[in-house]
Order: sequence, then structure tokens, then C-alpha cells
Amino acid sequence: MKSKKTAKNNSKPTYNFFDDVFEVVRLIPKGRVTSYGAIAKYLGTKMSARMVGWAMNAAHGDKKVPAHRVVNRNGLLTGKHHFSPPSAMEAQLKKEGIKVTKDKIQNFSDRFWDPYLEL
DNA sequence: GGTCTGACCGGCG
DNA sequence: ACGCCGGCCAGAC
Repeated sequence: MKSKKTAKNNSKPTYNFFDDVFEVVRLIPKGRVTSYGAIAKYLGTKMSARMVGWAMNAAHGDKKVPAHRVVNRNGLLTGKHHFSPPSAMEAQLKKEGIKVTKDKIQNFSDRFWDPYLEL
């Protein structure tokens, strides 16, 4: 939605990817997680999963973007190290009802929320 | 203005 | 089964 960009090209034209990532992550249901590759695939660039993580880097400061709900393909909290306290990520996930052990999401397959399938 | 890195993924050896 | 390499996009030095 939105994606207005005000047709202002001299502001930030290359935020297409980031904006999409933020939106998708923001739409992640509570108690549900997704992977970088899933988002990338939803955007049409499954290869650029790295970029998704990079987008999170800019989003981690935005509380509207639950980066803690985004994990890698292994269901491992790879980005937990980037949080204020790293434990905040799994703590948040646990608060959402997701079991996290050793930085690994339990029942990941069941908790997995694929935007490509949902959206 | 060119080069490297970065919270990944998938394929190949 | 494990390890390494290439690929995509964008930002920082």
C-alpha cells in the first residue's frame, strides 16, 4: 500500500526495496516469524536475501518494524546480535508466544509466515 | 568515483 | 555430510 513517494525523485528514489521490506515485516502477524529469503522472494528478488537483512539494519531503529520476527532460513536468530541487548530479540519472541531455544525458533516450520503465500 | 562489506540463500566440490 | 563460492542491492569508506 502507500508507496506514494510523492513522485519526488530527489529525496530517496532507491527506497523501493527497503520500503517493501518494512511493510512486509510490519504485516507479520504476532506470534509468527518469517525468513529473509521469504521476503526477498515475495519482492521478486529471492537472490537478494542479503539486501533484506540490510534493510532491517535501517529498520532496527524503527519499532514499527518487528525485526525480531525476522530470522534466517534456519529459523536461527541471526540478527539477535544487532539488537540493543541481543537477548531482547528472543525475549520478544517468547513474549509473542514463540519458543526460542539457543537462539533457535522452535516449531519454526509451524511459526513460519510466508508473505508470498499469505499475500 | 571505485571498492568492500553486509542480519542471506542456494548450488557445487 | 561439511565447506566454499558466487550472486543480488545498497550504503559506507
